[in-house]
Amino acid sequence: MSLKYILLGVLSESQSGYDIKKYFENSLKNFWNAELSQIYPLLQKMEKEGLLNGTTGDSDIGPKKRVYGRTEKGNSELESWLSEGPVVGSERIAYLAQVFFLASLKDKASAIAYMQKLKDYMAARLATLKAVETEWAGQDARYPDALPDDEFYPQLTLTLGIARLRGTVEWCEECISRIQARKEEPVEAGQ
Amino acid sequence: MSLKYILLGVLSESQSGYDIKKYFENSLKNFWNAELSQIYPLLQKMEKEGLLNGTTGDSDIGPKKRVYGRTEKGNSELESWLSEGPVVGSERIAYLAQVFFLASLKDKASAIAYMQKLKDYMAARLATLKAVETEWAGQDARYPDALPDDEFYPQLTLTLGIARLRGTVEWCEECISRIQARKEEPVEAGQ
DNA sequence: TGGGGCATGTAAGGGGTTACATGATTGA
DNA sequence: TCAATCATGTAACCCCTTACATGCCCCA
Repeated sequence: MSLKYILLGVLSESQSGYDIKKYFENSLKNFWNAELSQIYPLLQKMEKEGLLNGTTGDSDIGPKKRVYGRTEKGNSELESWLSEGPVVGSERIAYLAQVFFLASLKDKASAIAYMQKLKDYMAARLATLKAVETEWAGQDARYPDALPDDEFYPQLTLTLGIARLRGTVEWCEECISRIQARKEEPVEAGQ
Repeated sequence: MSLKYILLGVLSESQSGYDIKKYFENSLKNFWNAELSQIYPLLQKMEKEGLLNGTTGDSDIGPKKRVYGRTEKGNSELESWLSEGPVVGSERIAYLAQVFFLASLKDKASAIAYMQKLKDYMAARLATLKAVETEWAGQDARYPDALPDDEFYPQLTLTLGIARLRGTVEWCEECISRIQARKEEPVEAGQ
């Protein structure tokens, strides 16, 4: 039920479904994603509910576009979502489930290989987020604390993203050392 | 598609669906959850696929129980899941989406109130995880690095859980200070 | 002329939540 | 006797992913 509010949030500036998808790719991807096949029908539904109004056609050159904007009702719906406090719980992190069961791999080497792959992935994501931060800081002298509200709050989420990835990479390294330091458990003979 | 493998992982010791649900509540909840209405049908399906075998009735006293165990095929299915490397991507964190759009709240005070609630929630979760760690360490002298494999790897996930929550609480505090230090933006008159 | 990006959509199916249904056992 | 816990399940619904369908425009 969160996507509805995220669309409301994105539509502080009027956009088409296609534009919104690009916005997901560029900015929101780190904590949310949505496919066009989910966005288009939801925009229609939200227009019927009076949260958005859409206007077709006034495109520059390309094919006909449908651009949506928030209505007053949409504004207050978004505000009440935020006012009701943090939406938490039910995070599903598949790779942590895998780590939890790594004992099912036969030897330490496989477990270490797993953790190494995880570290590489997290390090790569960290690098891209750091690059985003560097570029942003270079392009806007107000970065980070003098940014206008609609950029300052997104910047907060970038900060957490970087801190978490940094922490996760460090944790992977720590895991690898700790696994390496352990004695190989003797495999039970017979059954 | 991960729940299937998580059930395989949990069933290194034979258990009923009901027992598995309790296991989720106690141990896995921090990175995965599943309801009984999801567990029961999936266990049946996995038995039909030959990944599990179930035996009914041999309960102590309570009502008839159906206890499942992993087959050889189930073992290798679990191993190949782990061997294929980390399952990553598509994490959805609703509260980060909310922070991203906090500019839609009219004043700084509301944003600070939001962050404070988030911090309280995270601090409470951190406290429970720390308590788990303290008790575990007190009950087993092998904690943490001399634990047997099937407890050592779960301990690694506990470590990350604690580190992340600690980081998140600190981030919330930092956000509150940074928001407080900002000048209140003048609301545009008229529009 | 053919591929790639722009642009909007529908259909099918998997995963997950909430609600409902049933019944036995245990303890207050 | 009544509520709580144990125990297993079905049904309806929502969210999301993958695949498919359509058509325009631009550039090589």
